[in-house]
Amino acid sequence: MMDQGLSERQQAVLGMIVSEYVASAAPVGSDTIVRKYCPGVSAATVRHDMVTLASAGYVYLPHTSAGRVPSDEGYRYYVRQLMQPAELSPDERRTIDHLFHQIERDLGQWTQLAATVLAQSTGNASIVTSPRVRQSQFRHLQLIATQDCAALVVALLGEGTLHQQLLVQSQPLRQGELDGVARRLNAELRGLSAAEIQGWLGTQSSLERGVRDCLVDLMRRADQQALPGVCHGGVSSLLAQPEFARGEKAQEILRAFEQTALAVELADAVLEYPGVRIMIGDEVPWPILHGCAVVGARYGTGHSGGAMAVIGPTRMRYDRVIATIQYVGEVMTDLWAELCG
Amino acid sequence: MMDQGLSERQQAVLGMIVSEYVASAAPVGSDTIVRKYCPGVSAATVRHDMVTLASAGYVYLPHTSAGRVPSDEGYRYYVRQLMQPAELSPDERRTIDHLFHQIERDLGQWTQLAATVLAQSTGNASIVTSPRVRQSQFRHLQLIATQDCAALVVALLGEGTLHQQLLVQSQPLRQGELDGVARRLNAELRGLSAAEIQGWLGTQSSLERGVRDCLVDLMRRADQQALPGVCHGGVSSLLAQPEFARGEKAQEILRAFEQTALAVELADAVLEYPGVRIMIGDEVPWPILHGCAVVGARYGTGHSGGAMAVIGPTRMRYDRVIATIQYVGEVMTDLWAELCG
DNA sequence: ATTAGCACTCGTAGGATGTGAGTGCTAACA
DNA sequence: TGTTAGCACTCACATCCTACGAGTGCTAAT
Repeated sequence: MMDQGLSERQQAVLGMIVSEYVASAAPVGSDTIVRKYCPGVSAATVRHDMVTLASAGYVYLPHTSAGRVPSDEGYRYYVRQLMQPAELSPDERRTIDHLFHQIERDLGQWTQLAATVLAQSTGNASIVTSPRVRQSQFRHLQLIATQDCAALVVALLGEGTLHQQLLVQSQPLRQGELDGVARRLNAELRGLSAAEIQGWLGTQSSLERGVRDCLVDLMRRADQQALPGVCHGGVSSLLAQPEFARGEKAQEILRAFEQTALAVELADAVLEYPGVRIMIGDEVPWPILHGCAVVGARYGTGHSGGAMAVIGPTRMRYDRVIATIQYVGEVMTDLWAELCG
Repeated sequence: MMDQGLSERQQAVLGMIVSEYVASAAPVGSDTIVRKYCPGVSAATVRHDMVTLASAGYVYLPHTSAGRVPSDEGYRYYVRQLMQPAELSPDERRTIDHLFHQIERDLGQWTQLAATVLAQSTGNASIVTSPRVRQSQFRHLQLIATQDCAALVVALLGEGTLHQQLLVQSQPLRQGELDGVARRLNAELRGLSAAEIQGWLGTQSSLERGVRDCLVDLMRRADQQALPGVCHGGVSSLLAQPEFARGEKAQEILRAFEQTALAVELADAVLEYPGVRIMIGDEVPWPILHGCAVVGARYGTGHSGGAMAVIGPTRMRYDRVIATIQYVGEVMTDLWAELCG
């Protein structure tokens, strides 16, 4: 693990090993490198550099007579030092823009679309959570009499989401009366949080109190929504990767995707963190995903946002994945700002 | 293919072959049957019956020296004639009831939950579409001024779903004015369909016309929603089945699940049909799913409903699957009726 | 109609073999 | 000191072979 700097060529060789292994999934040997990338040196020289890289822990031999494979540490070095940032082609960006703008301005669809786009564009699996809001603000309320003693409370919250809840009272409710209450509460409570509304004492009638409590309840639910909407996509691409070809591993991962727990924890991990977060191999805190890499990012504005992640084998096109997740993040953030505004 | 009735014992043998093969996934031989189910006859006798069954097309030999495997036709015979209907245990029913009643009365969550329940309870994959409504009826409308010239149109439709759309006008909009329009339209248009609203001529102001068009647009979208919400679950269970252990087939199927096209077509196929529909092997109209069986049912009331399906290898526990899908269907239908009422 | 006996088939598992890719080492060379 | 050529060595993998045994179909006896 001595790491007193790699020579220029050693870095280059590491880069080649990573690129080649990412592309072929097969251990890469010394002469593959001179043949394909021919830096004008002999195979023996490359081999020399390889043992240096190996003793520094960046590559290893899966078995005696095979080529070298990048280790987790090697991928990290590559991502930090060697990789040059990529950009999506204008075409790809146009496609993504187009996809996002043609769907209804509906949050559920965004997250699904984002998951699909991330998955298809990177060839890996993806998870996207819909934004989690810490303290949503009340924006507008509507009361609709449905049966004699019941009314539907429909509330529009700060982040543009609609929520509904049934209010049941002991006396019959008239629509006119409900309209009055709604008008009054809309005027009084706009912009307040659930806690503030709960403490609001300007209530008079028992009906108003009922509606208020109902509203608080509804907002609480919206706030602490333990499992935010989660969409995933592209798990089939994972199965296409040779490292998952044998069933059991793939099955475990798929099962993990089908529980929402993974996505929730992942959202926690990603949301804390500004920028793109990259976890490689044993850095990934879920044992099921050992041997995988996770590239995560958040989208949304300061106080509310959601998480996105691309999950694949450590052998992934990090440059493309990062570029894609960044771009999708920008698009989502813009749309989100637009919706909240 | 001569089918002049099977003797009692031949039927029994077929039943045993199916049961045993469903449980073990391995071809079942004559002595396995006498050993496990010992109907007091010798292996040779069973073998005799087996050739009869084979020449009738109900079972076949995967290769010379293996046991018998039920053919598609054999499964069909089993399902139609031999299988006795199963019931879910009270415990299981209680669990399902509980799960459905504890979630928010939110359609999106129902479909997801139904998919999960079907998958876990049968150990197969499942698809559930949210209900498709042919002609939704307008129920209530709300207008919220968001910016100077823009307002949010929020509509509650007959089946209890909320939809929103942005209305942009050339003049500034005052909330008071909007309230007036909303009150008037709510009084006039309640219970009408999109087409009827479009033909409605009682409009006066250009604002009212704008809102009306916006509403029609919104309802149209809600109606012909080409891809209804689709949830699936339990694809990981499929991978656990030995017939999908080898990667490629599983990957194809998973990919099919990730497109929504499959679910939409499936909904079409199931919705036409009252009761539980069972498609086995080559009856399944999607080539990707050859070798699979699909058990589908609809839920919902007469004019609006959604589709559910369980998808697994032909080697599935038909009795359990049918019982489960029926019960989940009942629960969903009740909830749906409650929500619409 | 049922059974016991038997020869036959063929998929599967285990073991031997050969091949080749790729290594590490050493010695020569710039 | 860094680079190169040469060479012996090592395994993973594919291929072939063999032995095994589960399960059949057939025939003759009950």
